[in-house]
Amino acid sequence: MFFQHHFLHSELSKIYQSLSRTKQLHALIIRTHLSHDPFYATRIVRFYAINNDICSAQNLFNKTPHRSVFLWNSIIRAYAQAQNFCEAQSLFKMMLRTETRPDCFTYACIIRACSENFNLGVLRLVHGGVIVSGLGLDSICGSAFVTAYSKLGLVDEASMVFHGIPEPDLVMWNSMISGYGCHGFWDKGLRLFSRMRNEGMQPDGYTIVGLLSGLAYSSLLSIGQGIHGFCLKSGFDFNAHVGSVLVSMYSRCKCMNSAYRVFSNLSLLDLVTWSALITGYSQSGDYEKALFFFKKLNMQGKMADPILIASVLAAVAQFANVGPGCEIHGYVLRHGFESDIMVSSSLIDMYLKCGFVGLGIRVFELMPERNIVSYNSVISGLGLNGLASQAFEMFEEILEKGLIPDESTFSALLCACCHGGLVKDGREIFRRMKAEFCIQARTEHHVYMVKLLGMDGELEEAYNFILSLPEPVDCGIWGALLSCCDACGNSELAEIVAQQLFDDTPEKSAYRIMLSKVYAGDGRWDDVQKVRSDITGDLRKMPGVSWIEASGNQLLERCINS
DNA sequence: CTAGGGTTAG
Repeated sequence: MFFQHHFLHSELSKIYQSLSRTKQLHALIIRTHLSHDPFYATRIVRFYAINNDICSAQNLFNKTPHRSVFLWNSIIRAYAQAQNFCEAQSLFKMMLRTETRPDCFTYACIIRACSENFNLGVLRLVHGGVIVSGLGLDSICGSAFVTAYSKLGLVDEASMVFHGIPEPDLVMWNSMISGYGCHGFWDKGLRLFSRMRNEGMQPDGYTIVGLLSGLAYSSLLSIGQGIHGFCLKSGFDFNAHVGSVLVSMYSRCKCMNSAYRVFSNLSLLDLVTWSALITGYSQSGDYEKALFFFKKLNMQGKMADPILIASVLAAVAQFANVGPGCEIHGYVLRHGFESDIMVSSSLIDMYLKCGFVGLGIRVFELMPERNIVSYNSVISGLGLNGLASQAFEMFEEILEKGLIPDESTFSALLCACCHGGLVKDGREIFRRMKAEFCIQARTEHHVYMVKLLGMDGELEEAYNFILSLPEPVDCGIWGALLSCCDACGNSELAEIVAQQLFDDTPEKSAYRIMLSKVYAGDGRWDDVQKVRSDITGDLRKMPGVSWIEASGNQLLERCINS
């Protein structure tokens, strides 16, 4: 008996178990009449959960009469991690009706589940429950709340929770710094970072990740470099998380040389680190390097995952080069990634941007399940290829399937209307977006509306449309109208619109050049001269460059427009 | 209890 206890203890303390091993251990525990012991039951429930067999976990839970808080936590966590929020929540409610009180880990698990399911209502209820149960100042619940409120975009509430805790621990500081980082409040994160160090708290890898994730523009490069220096001094650069966030920070700051230098100095390269580098190249437009490193990764016998494939396909789509796209499609089929929604959506996008409408539709039709992004990809691709009526059929299908269209759906539809000159449908869909789907129009929607009206010659209406918008109106919207004025040769309105733009953004020479083009179209050369002489600073536009690939040869076409 | 790469949006 003692031997068996000892053996089971050591087997159950191992972290990784396969499902068959779990079943063997479960059978052994039943044979030795230990299955009522909550300790063993808890372990086996966890192993079933790790191996995605929630059914068996639930069965064992049901059969265990004495349910410790650990057993409850294990089963609730199992459902929460399997994204089954409803079950997790109903088990939690069931637990509240027993005499076993939830502990800080139970609450933390539910709090996390609320944020992952974007359920603010339940989160607030749970927050009340936590305070009532006396865990209001607990640091484990506290950091879970800070993370949850930040994830839901309520950074101010997160910071209220944080500031309500008298002596925050390291996890708490980290949660708040990450919360700021997620929403780009890098300055607040940095201020908190210096405060925590003043209070004698030693930062760790989590702290650094939180700080760096908020740096998203190239103007923040020097701040990123400073934090990088701190990492080197403190020896955090060996951490895989810190390494990949450094790579992506440098990528976001448009500094691919540094991103590569960090990457090549890392001792442990995992898939995420590779992905950070490849995505960096892909998003900075260096599609050849993105593909080169994708191949290099494969040469090392490592397999890409859906996120990485989607990102590489996005790079291929940008350059409308179908050859490598097809190769990756082959890779997807060989490795069984075709059922992944993200992968299929980016395949659709790639084929449609390359002009292979049939192939894109085929991928779409073969998808086992689709989400709104899949539909958005296919709608925008159809619009791009001038197939507006098919795009609208897809929109109807979204509604039939009970999916909820989002901002991007309407962007794609409005874009399809612009391409097809469907003024009536565009007006109608814009109205429905606001009235029926309660989506607030964003700048891009307004730009499409102005283009749609303006290119149809309804310049007056487009102008009045902009005047009806709440201030401040984005310069992109006025710019769209100015380009319509140019296309229609209406110099009167062009002058009014351009004046507006000169007042708002005097530094942008592009609008002055556009106005001068309109004058030139009217033969008003004196006015051309006058507008051009107002241009200060750099008036030379970057020469436009375009490539075409024809039978394996890259032809470079260069057009220099002043 | 806290962390890294992300498909659609001419």
